[in-house]
Parts: sequence; C-alpha cells; structure tokens
Amino acid sequence: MVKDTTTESIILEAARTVFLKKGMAGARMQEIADEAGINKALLHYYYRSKEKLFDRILEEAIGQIADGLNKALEEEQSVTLKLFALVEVYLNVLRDNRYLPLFVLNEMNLNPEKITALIERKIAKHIPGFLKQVREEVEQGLIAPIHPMHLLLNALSLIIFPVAAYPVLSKIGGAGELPVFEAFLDERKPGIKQFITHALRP
Amino acid sequence: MVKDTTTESIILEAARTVFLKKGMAGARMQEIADEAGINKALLHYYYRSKEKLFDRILEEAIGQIADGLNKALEEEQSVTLKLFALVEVYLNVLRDNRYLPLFVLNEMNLNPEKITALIERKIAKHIPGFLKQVREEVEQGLIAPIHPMHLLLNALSLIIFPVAAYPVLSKIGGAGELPVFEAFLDERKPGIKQFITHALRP
DNA sequence: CGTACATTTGACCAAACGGTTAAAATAAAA
DNA sequence: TTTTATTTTAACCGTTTGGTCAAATGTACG
Repeated sequence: MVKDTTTESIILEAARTVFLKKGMAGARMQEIADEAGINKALLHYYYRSKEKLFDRILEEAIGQIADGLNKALEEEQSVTLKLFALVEVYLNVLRDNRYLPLFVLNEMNLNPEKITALIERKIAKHIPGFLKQVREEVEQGLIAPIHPMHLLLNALSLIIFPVAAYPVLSKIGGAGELPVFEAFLDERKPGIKQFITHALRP
Repeated sequence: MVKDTTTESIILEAARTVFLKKGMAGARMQEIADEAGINKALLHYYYRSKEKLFDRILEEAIGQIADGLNKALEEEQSVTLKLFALVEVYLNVLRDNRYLPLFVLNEMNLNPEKITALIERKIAKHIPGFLKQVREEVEQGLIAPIHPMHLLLNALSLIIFPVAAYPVLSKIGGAGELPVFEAFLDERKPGIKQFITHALRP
C-alpha cells in the first residue's frame, strides 16, 4: 500500500473502508467524514457527490479483481498451474480485502449498467485464451474432460465463496471448528489446490 | 408456493421482493407499499416497523437455506450421494430465489448478532454427523483423503457462488458464452456432480 | 507585510425517510 | 337498520441525509 497523507487519499481510504463494508445504500457521508477525521463539506469539495466518490471506489475494486485474474492467467503455463496462481493471487488480495467479493457482487445486482462497462473492458482479456487452452489440454489427455467455462467458474467459486461466507461459516462450523480468518485462508490454499488437482486427474 | 391473497401475505410477498433485491439499507417502505399496491401506513398496521418486517423476511430466508441443507444431509446415504442431493435441492431453491445467497451473506456481514442465533439454532443440526461420515469414508478408502469441513465448503462454494455471481459472469463470459439463468443452472448440476466425483476418486 | 489563492469549517437547506394519527371506508354484530 | 369493530387511507411529523454556502483558516508569492 502506498502511504499517502494528502487529504484526497485520506478521504479515499475512509471511503474504501465504509463503502466496502456497508455498500452504497448503507454508507453515510457523515460516517466517511468521521472515519477520515474531516468535515463533511470537504468530501464534496474533493469529490462532488456521494455517487462520484462511490464510483471511484467501485472502479478501484473491480480493478483489483481484474488485475488478479489477468496476472494469474497471462503467464504461459499449464492450466493447472494457472489455476494455482489464481488461488495464490486472489487469496492474498482477499486477505486484506475480505469485503471485496460481496461488495462487487452486490452492486452488480443493484446497478448492473454501472459495472457492465468496467467489467467488459478490464476483465475479459485473458479468458478466451484460457478457455481454449483447457480445450486443448483435454484433447491431449493431460486433464480430465470438463467444460472450460465451468472449470474456471469452479476455481473462482472455491476461492471466493468461502471468503465471502466466512462470517456465516464460522457460526455453522460450531465451536472451534474454523480458525481465525487469516489462518483459514492459509488452510484453504492447499485445500483448493488439492481439490482441483484431484478433479482434473485424467 | 401457497397462493395467499390476504393483505398480510400480500405485504410479505412485496417485502420479500424488495428486501431480497435491495437489502435492509436499500429498501424503502414506500416501495414495498407500492409493490403491494397498498398504503404505506398499512405496513405499520400489520408489521410495526421496518425492522420487524425485515426480521420476518430474514428468518424466512435463513429457514430456506437451513431446510435445504438439512434435507440433503439427513437421509442415510454415502457422502457422495448426500452432496449430490445438496446440489439438487439447493439449485432448485436458488432457481426461484437467485438473490437468496447474497441477501443472507450481506446481512450477516452487516449485522452478525441478528443472524447468529438463527443460524446456530437452525443450520448446525446435521453437520457434525456429516463431517464424521466423511472421516469414516476416507479411512475406509471409499473417497480420497480430504478435510471434511473443506469438502462441505467446496460443495457449497460450487453450488452457491455461480448463482450469486451470475450477473457478473454473464458479462465476463463474453457474448453468448453463458446461457440464460435457468439453463445455466441445468448445466451446473451435472457439472458440479462430475467435478465432485472426480475430486473424490481415491 | 499584504494580497491572491486554495483549503477547511460550521451552519444551514430541501428532500427523503420511517413512523404516527385522525378520519374515512368497509365489514361484522346487534 | 343501527351500532360496533376492523381495515384502509390521506395528511402530517420529527429526524436523517446528501448537498450548499459564506465565512474562517491556512499557504504561496509579490
């Protein structure tokens, strides 16, 4: 993280905290101002409206997701190793941003037209290539037959869902079943890799 | 669905629609009244406050999730067949309630103390037994070695996440890659079962 | 120093919100 | 029908919310 102390970035940091946790509808400009330790009018001085400020945070959030996906899929490796990279990259991002998935999914449900453009522009890049590679490795018998899109989807599910659902899971699991968040993520990494590896055995 | 035409259930149906889509913070009492085709004051006549009405819907939602889980895990079957049942039961529920997962996960993040009691009371029932069964089948060599809690978590991830993320996925996938929602779920069912089966091969 | 410019603040505003109330409309009981 | 109880509504209330503005404070520069 870049340690920025300008008013502008202090505001952004506060907006990030509040918006990510409470979403557009649940966030209050006054709360963001308090979190930043400034006057509420100053928020409007730098970012004209709640919506403008929110859009900024939303774009940043989608950017993080897109960067992770692209970083994991761009290097020339086998399908399995690309998915392993995806596990590493995403779980490291989510360790410091556990509200990221729900935040984006929510606003997508609430306001699809706002996100659609961002997603199509930033995320779609390396996906067609990856799907093609899956098809090839299946034909070569390197991995078990599987619908390429479903494979990617399965990997994303295994990575993201447990993070988003952690608060619920920690209750379902019963006393002491689930470790604290960070340790839980460390457990998930090999767990997911093993599950994917096994599922892809020809 | 029970076709109820009393004012009380008309209100509940409207509240369901609005709360599930927009959450507590985003929902407006006036919108619920409009959706129900009644006066706003009537909402308060039957359900005293927004929070009371919301709690009713939330309890109902958690009940659906709990029922699905319990129904799938209670019958005496192998681990694999229990997970297959979970796929069937949940994807059938989610077909008619695509906002259910995000709704519950969100309110859990926002207001843990409200849900915690409900979850512990309704959901935890059959889980310890299932985890024990996984341990036994692993020892007997019927399925590949795996952490029981992670297996359950993986199954839930594969089932729920794609439903919650469908709006995003339909954009990522690019033009024509993903079918419409209902057809997508029909595709997922065998996809998930195959993935789990493969992953559990000893 | 003084002046021009940017930054920050407290006070305020209009709209939206959850909730209340008294009266109207409807149904049930006599 | 008349009376009583229930259901529904329009109008209203106090608070919260996003947003504005003029004044105050700080900063750069001649």
